[in-house]
Amino acid sequence: MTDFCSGNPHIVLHVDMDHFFSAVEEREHPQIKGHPVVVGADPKRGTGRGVVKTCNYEAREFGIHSGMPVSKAWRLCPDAIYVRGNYRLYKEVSKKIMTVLRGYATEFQSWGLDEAFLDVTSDVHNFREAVKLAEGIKHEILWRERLTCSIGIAPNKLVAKIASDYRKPDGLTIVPENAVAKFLAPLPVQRMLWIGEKTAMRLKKLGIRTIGDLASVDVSLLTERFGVLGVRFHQHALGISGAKVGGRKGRRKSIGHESTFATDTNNISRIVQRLDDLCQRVHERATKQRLLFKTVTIKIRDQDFNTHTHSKTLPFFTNQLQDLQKATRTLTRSRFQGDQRIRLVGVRVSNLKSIAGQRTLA
DNA sequence: TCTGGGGTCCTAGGACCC
DNA sequence: TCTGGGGTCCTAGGACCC
Repeated sequence: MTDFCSGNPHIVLHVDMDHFFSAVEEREHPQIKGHPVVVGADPKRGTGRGVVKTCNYEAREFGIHSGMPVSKAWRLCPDAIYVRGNYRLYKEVSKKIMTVLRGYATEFQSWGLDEAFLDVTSDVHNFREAVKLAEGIKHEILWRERLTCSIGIAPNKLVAKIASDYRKPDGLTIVPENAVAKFLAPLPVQRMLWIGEKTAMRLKKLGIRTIGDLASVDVSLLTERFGVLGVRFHQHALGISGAKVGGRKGRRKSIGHESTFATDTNNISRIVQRLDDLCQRVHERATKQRLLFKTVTIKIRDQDFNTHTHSKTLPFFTNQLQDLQKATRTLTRSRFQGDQRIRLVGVRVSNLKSIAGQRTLA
């Protein structure tokens, strides 16, 4: 929190691929171009239980957006083209794009499959050159992958991310340091990173709707309501952020899988079976990554969407499937009352340590 | 309208140790 | 017989991101 105003202003780019998954689908299947395309769960004629992952702009015309229940999307536009998604392909394409982007900046950080931050402070002399560079990136990605992206250029990651979202698709938005306050002020608070629906509602009750409102409010009020987060919100609203491109490159903290039943169930053997399968998948990944774990957490969501987690920390580190399944079953048995129907179950391991790390201790 | 699946970080209370 | 303060770990839950 102390390094935000020190040193020279940075020049940071945020590159955001336009409706990435559905754009790849359109590229691979040109015949669907121009039609609404929705990537996500199987809508099953309106009875599917998943959500929309991405959709193209034609689908957005119908009010469909990512995160929306796919059953609702189906009601809005049953004639859209619904695709489950080819994640292996998306990963491959993403890898190629990231390789291109990495070549443009000294400091690089990918964020998910379809976004990346580039700190080009030491690669260009000023914002004008950064704009040239951004145009070069857009051309190269279009030429190599036949895909468009939107780019924001700003003095830090926070503002660059908001800027890339400002004009889409195929946009380029430049916010130099002296324009940050004016750019942010009229935007709704939800545009800010870490302010989602719940926080926006709480802010609205305080009469805070725009980022400008948030910037001009007394910090002590925010501290009172949101603790340390309040201070961060206020800093962010002023466009101040010390987050470095490439920072937070920590080790993996947990590995987990979860799964929703096609229909809610209170059949204990069906639940245990599903948890066993999830344990196997978690165990497989932990083994592949040569990780030991100590804490096991199960997640149970009932038909009313009430979600509970229960965890158990073992007295030892392990990578044995038996230990994982045993802990999972114990947790399930002690917590599951047969009277409730279950929608989703999940298994996660945390408190991780690499096997290599253990060797050096031995 | 009915809400996936992969994660991370934060908070807060209680246990336990010194 | 009553009771400090600091630190760390464990557990549960919640908000948020892509």
